[in-house]
Amino acid sequence: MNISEAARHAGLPAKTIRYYEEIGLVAPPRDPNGYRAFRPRDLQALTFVAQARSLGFTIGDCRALLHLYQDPRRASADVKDIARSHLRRIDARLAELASMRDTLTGLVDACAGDQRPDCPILKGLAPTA
Amino acid sequence: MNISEAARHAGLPAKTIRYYEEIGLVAPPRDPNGYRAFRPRDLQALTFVAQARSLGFTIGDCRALLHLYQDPRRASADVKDIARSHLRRIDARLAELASMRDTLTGLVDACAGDQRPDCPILKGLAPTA
DNA sequence: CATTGACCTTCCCGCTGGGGGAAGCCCCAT
DNA sequence: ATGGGGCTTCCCCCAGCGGGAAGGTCAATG
Repeated sequence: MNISEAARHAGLPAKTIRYYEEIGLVAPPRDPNGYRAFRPRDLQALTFVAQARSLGFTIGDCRALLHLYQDPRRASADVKDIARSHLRRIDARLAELASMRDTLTGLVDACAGDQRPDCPILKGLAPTA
Repeated sequence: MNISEAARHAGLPAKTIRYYEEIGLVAPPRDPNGYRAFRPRDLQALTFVAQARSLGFTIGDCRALLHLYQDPRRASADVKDIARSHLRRIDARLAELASMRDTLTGLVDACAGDQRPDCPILKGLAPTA
């Protein structure tokens, strides 16, 4: 199977698949003409990584998860550890974004948004001192 | 005022300030010895940008906001437009992260996290087909 | 007066996760 | 044989800086 079909299958751009090969997430063999020949397990790995990426896992996490996925003697504890620490990162990011949203919402609501220069948003961003 | 003092004042690393100068957010004059000499208004601009960055505005947004900040004939509507579209990006990102968190939480809760290889997290990431 | 140590400068490479596009094969259909 | 698609490698580009090398400067000390 050629790269464009693999791309459709995994829901990833061909460029991304070449990148994943470059960083060693997948290693499809080559046809005599140099074309990548994706096997079922290559597709499986690509789809797995695509899913993990869509949940926000970093490439490093994806690599670790993929190794565990491909190791029948894995311990589910190792998987869970990765997922939980990713969850903590997500929660931290959520809190950060929620705080930004609250501050911004307050400023936006206070701003008239007309032709006058007076602006509570700019005042909120200006040095307090 | 030298860069390290300006950095303390604005709450930014010196590296970041040099970068901001490079991309034209601030333009401190130089002392005869080549050192940057930050004026009060340079500090004001740096602090302004630091605040905006801490609310998640991109550098592009910061540049636009800074221009408005420095223009006494601005219209607050222009400021509000930038802030509102940033707010939309934040809300979109929040929704995305919340969705990831929900999915991940479900998977993590279902995983025993022991020495056995059976793992609902990996199953959730595996190709459904 | 020389030296030390803390500044400052520029420069270049690195990170994440790819995207854009050029130059050049390859394969199939007409 | 020629056209149009696919495939390949290659290299540069993005945000938003961080690390660290190589070298100039400054103030205080011995």
